[in-house]
Amino acid sequence: MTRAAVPKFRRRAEARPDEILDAALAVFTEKGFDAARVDDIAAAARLSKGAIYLYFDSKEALLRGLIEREVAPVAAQLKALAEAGLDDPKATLRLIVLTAMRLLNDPRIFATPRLVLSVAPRFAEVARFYRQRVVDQALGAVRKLHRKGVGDGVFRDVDSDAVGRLVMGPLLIHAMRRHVLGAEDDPPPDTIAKAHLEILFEGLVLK
Amino acid sequence: MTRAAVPKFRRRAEARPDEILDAALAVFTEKGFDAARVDDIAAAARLSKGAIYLYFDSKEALLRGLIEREVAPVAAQLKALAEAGLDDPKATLRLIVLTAMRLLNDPRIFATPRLVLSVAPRFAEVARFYRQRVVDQALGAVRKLHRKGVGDGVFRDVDSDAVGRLVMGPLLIHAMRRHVLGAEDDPPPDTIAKAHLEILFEGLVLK
Amino acid sequence: MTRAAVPKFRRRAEARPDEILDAALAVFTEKGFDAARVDDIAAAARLSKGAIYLYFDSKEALLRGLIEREVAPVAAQLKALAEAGLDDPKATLRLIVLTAMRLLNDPRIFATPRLVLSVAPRFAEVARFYRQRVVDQALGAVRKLHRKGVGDGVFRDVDSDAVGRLVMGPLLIHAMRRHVLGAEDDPPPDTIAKAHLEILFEGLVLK
Amino acid sequence: MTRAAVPKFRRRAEARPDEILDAALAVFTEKGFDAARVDDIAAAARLSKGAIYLYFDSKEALLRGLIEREVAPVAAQLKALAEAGLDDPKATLRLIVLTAMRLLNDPRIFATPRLVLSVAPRFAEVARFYRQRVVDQALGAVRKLHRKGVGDGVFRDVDSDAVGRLVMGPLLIHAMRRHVLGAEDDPPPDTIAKAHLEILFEGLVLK
DNA sequence: CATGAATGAGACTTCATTCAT
DNA sequence: TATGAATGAAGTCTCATTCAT
Repeated sequence: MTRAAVPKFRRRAEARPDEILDAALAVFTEKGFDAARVDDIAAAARLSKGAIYLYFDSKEALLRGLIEREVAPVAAQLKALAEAGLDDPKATLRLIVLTAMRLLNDPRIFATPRLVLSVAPRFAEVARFYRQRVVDQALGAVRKLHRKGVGDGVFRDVDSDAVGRLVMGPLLIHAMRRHVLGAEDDPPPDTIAKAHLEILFEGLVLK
Repeated sequence: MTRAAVPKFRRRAEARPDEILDAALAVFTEKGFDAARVDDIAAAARLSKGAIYLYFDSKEALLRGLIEREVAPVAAQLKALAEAGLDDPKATLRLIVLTAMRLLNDPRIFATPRLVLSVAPRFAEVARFYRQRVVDQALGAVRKLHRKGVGDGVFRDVDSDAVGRLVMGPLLIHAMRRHVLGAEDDPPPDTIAKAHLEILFEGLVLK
Repeated sequence: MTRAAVPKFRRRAEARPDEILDAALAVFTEKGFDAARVDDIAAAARLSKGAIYLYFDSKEALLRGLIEREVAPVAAQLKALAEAGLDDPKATLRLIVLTAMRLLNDPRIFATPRLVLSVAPRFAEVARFYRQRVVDQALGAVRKLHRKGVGDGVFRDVDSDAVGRLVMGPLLIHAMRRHVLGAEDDPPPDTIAKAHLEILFEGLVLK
Repeated sequence: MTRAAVPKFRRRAEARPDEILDAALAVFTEKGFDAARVDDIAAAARLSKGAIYLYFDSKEALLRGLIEREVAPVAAQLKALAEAGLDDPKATLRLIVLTAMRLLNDPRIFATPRLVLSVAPRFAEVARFYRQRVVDQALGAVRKLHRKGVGDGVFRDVDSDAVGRLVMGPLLIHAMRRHVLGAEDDPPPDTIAKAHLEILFEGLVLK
């Protein structure tokens, strides 16, 4: 209720950092961190270059702030995933793969990992942060699910870390080919995800 | 006999482009393309900045030359792989995975894909070139092998493209975590590769 | 009324391009286009080097902008000359020669043609532009005046183009000797102009 | 006879400086002094860049040597002109104008004055040298001829310096428009020269 | 809060000149 | 004498950052 009382221009002001980060994400994604000019970001945010510096200390701070903002909800979701939904491991795994596939297929969503990868050589902490909060979380969720499935007698008792990579790796390949390397004529994400799952569940070798 | 004795300065001159590309690879890998200064590369090549420009037109030409040089042998090897070794698809696939894993685990060898990924937003053609000559070649080799295995009654008849991603994806995940995102305490590559293969061959689900 | 009071910093910004061109003219004239450094121009304009590039894209753009600015008023004046003042061709021609002589004698004013001549080998379009807008305009004005004089029975009916060159050539010789080749002890411009006119009007040969 | 005995390669070696100056003239003329690279000159002389420095100390020395070489014969000819051929001042003046016109019309011959003009802001001594040895010589020759003609009762007794400028100026205008400013559709040199002479001799004004 | 003019450090690139061979 | 590889100084241009308004 109190929130509604805030005058409009104030809200805009409060929204600025977010708008700037939106602009930064767009420009960083298009050009890469170094080639992106603060001018470009300002233009995309419909602000002057100077105004950017009212909200962020530096271009690097923009990068860090962006990664943090983008990582937060994903990290939260992954944590939730890892802790809930263990009743039917097989169905849950299926759901994870389908969801992850759809997310990674969306250029907007893949923009952040893409950006992290491209700045990783320069910003080791950013890379580490992302790994811990996203990559390892995701792999960990699958691992935990697998362990549960093993306990339930649904999954074979194999290396759970390897399972994590086998579940996520194919999705990464697809996303990289598509978003980073410019491949364009791949099947729709659901088709791909289902093919992965079937092979993964049943195995490649004929009995 | 006398002719065979190539004078020293000639040999040096002929070796220069390669030496420079070595230096460029090292510096690009360490800092990323944009943050790398031509000065750094010159220093690494033990040359003056100006000398670089005797052999390459620009920093960008350095990048392109480097990618081309590094891609060539890999592409050749992959092409060979795709055309030979189809006698025992299962064993061949095992060999491919083990070999690829070792290669991707070597920081020196992974440096090129890493560089390509990081410059991809800026240099679309470099990215496309790499995809066609390396990524699609590799996936294609696995696909072909799978088709043969299906014909031989060894592999189940599933989507061969998906098989390619399932075979290579986990390796990519490992390499990225390790080289790009700074993960350090993973098991040795052979262990990882074998775990992948077992799961992939036998499937995840208990019968 | 309030509106009329343009704030100071706005005026400065608006005046900048002109100030920069002033500085550029001075430096180009002193050193020539190639030997002039953008740093020098910036210093002469009391600006930082970078600021120059806020107003001009390149050193070359500076040259072009300068030529255009300097040419504009001269071209306008010449066009006016060619269209008006035909009542007394003889007096008008006398006026033209005296005026042109004074202008060409002024180092500041001769600076532009001098610059154009020195960059002509490099910038063919600049040269052509200058020829069309200034040189041919000036020669054309004389030619037109001569035709009128012929019609009026004042001038002999000879090649009007040759008349143009005969009128302007001696002035150019003087200006070049003085400003380009460093001659210093010539008579005052009016004296010179009058001597030219007398000879030109009466002819060299005794009847 | 002795000269014929000199072995061929020796002669070539002796000819080198001249060949280099030829190349320098060509390249300087085409690009201007600053934009001309020593590499270009070496290539035009079919030599290596380093070899140029066996014969000339610097790029500037090349310029000075070139001007000196080109000026020498012209200066000699002009000196001769000024001292001989005074028998028939009118005919001699006619000859001078026709000859000068043809020379200035030849791009190869006008190349040197053109070069001098373009480097004048940078190399004051070169400019002064050229003025003294060429421009003032030429003007002086005409002046002397005029004085003689006055004495002979052929020419009116007017300012001889002005006569010099009136004789040479129109030729300079033509040459500059043509070679420097890129004009192309002018009448042949003899036609032009004759028109100049007629007007100059007879005067512009009807009696 | 916002602007946009201004700075200055630093990058890439060029090229006259040198030097080992 | 001749080469061509190499240098290093210098120049143009860019851009993150600051600051007066």
